[in-house]
Amino acid sequence: MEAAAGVVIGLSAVVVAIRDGDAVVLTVRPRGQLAGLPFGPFDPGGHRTFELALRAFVTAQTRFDLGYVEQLYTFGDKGRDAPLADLGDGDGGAKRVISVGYLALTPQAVDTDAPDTAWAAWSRFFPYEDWREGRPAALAAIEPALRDWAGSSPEHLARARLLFALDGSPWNEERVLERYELLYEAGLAPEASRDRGEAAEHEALAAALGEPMISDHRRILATALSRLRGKLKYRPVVFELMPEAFTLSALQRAVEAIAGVPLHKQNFRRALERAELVEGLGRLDADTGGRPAELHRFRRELLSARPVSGLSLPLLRD
Amino acid sequence: MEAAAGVVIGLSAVVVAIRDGDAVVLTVRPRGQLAGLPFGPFDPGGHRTFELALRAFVTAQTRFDLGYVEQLYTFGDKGRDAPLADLGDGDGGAKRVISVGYLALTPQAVDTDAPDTAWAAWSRFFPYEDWREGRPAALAAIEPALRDWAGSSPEHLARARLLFALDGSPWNEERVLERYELLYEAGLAPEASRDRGEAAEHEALAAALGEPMISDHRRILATALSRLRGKLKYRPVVFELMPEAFTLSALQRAVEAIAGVPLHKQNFRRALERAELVEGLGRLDADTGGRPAELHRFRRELLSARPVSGLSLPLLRD
DNA sequence: TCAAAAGTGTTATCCTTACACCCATGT
DNA sequence: ACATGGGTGTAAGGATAACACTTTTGA
Repeated sequence: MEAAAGVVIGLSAVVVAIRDGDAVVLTVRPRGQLAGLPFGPFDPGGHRTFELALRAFVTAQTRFDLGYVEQLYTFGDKGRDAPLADLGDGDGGAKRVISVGYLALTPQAVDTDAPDTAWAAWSRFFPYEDWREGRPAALAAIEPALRDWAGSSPEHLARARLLFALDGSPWNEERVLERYELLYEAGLAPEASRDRGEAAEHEALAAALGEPMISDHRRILATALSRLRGKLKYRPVVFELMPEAFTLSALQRAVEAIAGVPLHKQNFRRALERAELVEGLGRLDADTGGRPAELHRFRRELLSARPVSGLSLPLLRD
Repeated sequence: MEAAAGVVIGLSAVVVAIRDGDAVVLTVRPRGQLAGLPFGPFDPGGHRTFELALRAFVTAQTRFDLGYVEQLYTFGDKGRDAPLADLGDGDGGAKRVISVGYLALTPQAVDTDAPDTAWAAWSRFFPYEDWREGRPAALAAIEPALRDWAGSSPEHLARARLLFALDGSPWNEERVLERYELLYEAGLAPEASRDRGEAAEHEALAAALGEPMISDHRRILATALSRLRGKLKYRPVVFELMPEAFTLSALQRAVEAIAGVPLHKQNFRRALERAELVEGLGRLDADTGGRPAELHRFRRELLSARPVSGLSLPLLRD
């Protein structure tokens, strides 16, 4: 018997913006269903590159033009793509879906009037990732379940400790994907039981574990957050999320929103200054609630003048 | 008319090892043809994950077992996959080939007896990337061609300067892929004219530009080198390339081979010491040519005990 | 005894961290 | 006047870069 299996390539976009000091993501949520990422099939006949295809269908689906775009990862595991709508090309064969995830950054969370499309705060899907107000309550809620999973396996326990900052381990904000994968492996993420065709467990922890998404979209979202948090430090990507003119506090809040940790104000500014990444505009923003703040701009011209790294993250210990 | 186009997914592996102080890559080179990477089709019906598929066919093709493996990037541009052998699944339709590149690291460049398979020094494909002996002669050879390409475009000139360390710009060893892409865009890489169906230009520069590979394999190789050079600094990946016991000089030579820059001996050692990444074994290696060196081992157990970063690269200015 | 490579000491400088305090505006 | 956020000075400690020198082997 001939193997009838074929492949369909799906493209998903994690579109990120900053809104009211929070990191938000563009989601598509049909009435009463789980949220998903903007998603579309890649047409091997028509599209010249993945990126062009991605830009085209995100615009079509959300009426939204993408700016900065980068590829994240290609996911091909069998069994983690179950509930995807059939992307059918009409031949009725069993198709294996491969999904290529992309990260896109935009300076404004423009509200689109596209149906079912909405910006959602990142923390909704990963409540335990937000340490801006100190150790999140969600983590305390998950901790017993993690220890339960680790049981008497020293390897499991070590991994849980390291990733979730248990027993005094330091928090490493970059390891979003590894944390999500552990939760999936431990059967704590609702997606895990769903992919196995079982009923959901751990209902009580639902709020602490974060909202699930269709297909493997939450995994792609975790990949995006990991990548972005890492990249902050070695490339000036935050500025892709800022308007032309911004205050230093707004910049700091944006970095904090992405990294999910509180930063030390003066050390953050000193690092900025030393790197000569921004430049004061002389104009003031009076809507700050206190003393008006000077507006700054990113010296984009640096990018073609010299190698330019990202920002250091001087932590504020609470 | 119905679009008959389908997709085939190809997996390629960049398998890296250290041999005689040089970084080498596993290549497949049928008699009289260009070199390529170990490569195979992904079977959507049979393979559960990409990684399993990759391990299986690399072993089949080169009789070689992979250790550390990570995904690099998925390439899907039309027109850069021209000379790939037909991966035919027998339906005769025009298939679009998508290639997923992987990076694999191994501690020993085991010679396999598989036909057409050989280890090749990395510098053979990228002669201008090796700065261990100072600014490489290959760069001086390419420089006029780069300036020629830049012409009177300030953007092109700025990019060339930044990437190829012209006019006093510092060398950034990580940007291997960007450099290769510029050479491709400039029509200097032989692959560029080939993909356009034209005759090769720049024969005179051939040695300085490096040996071309089939399909987009040199692009995948450049991606691998970029990733590996970057990763050196924030993950202890070098140790995946070392045997159980090694001397500190051998470790330094391995790092230098990958990064392509000379390092400052004592500062390199001090950084190692501070990080407590390695541990002396008390045993000596007498085959060093001079005073015997103490053997060390990587404290692998650290990986599950605390977050562990890579090595700093204290440059030795010549 | 000399070449070759291993291994160590020390200083100046810069960056990071961690303090605490003053400034300009709206209410 | 006081609350609110904007913006600054400075000193201690640690990391890095740069210098040159001693040690142990084989030929």
